[in-house]
Amino acid sequence: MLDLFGDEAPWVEPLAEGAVILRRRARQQGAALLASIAQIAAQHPFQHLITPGGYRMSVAMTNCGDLGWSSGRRGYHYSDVDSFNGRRWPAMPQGFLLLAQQAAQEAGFTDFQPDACLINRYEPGARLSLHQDKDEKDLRQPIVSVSLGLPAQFQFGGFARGDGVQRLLLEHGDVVVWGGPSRLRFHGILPLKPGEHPLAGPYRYNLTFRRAR
DNA sequence: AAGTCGCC
DNA sequence: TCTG
Repeated sequence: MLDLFGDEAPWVEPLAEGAVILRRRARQQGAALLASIAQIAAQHPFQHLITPGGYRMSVAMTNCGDLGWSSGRRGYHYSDVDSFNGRRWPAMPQGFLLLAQQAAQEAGFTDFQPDACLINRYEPGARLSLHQDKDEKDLRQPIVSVSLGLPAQFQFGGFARGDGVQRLLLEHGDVVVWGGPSRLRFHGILPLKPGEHPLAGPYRYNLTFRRAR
């Protein structure tokens, strides 16, 4: 939809049972969210983690909240410290927490209590291949994913890697929530197309809120 | 506003 | 441990 003014009201798009896109839901908070990301990254720099297979991830990551997601040769895990500097992750900003809880509520998930916020930074060409979020202890809690900056193609699939996927363009301020019967659906991001965003420059950022423990 | 497959 |  043409949006010359950037002030259209959010709208809701169902994705699957237990999954929804809240279009532009976080748009008016975009600048504040990006400012918080910059503050966090000043102390906990974005890093390109290594997968268990030994590959450098094209997406750069940092975290806030009690627990942070990480990857290394030995596998994936949540940790309360940043391996870069051995210090605890910064607290989740209140604006992050409120947004995540409100978005979850609007998607039908009450009492979402995220303790982990993974912050992903995509540069042109960066991707996240199809995967499941399944390292969390309580799979009754949903995933809340906030898109900022450059647009990207999101893949939302089924329960096996080879199942068909929906492709959805996620733009600045879009919030995807999935849980319940959709909690273990495969999802990913196709290689980011180069561009320039007025607030985020040449990047796409994603906040992924989870209850990890 | 790229889709799909096979390889390790 | 294929979120490459």
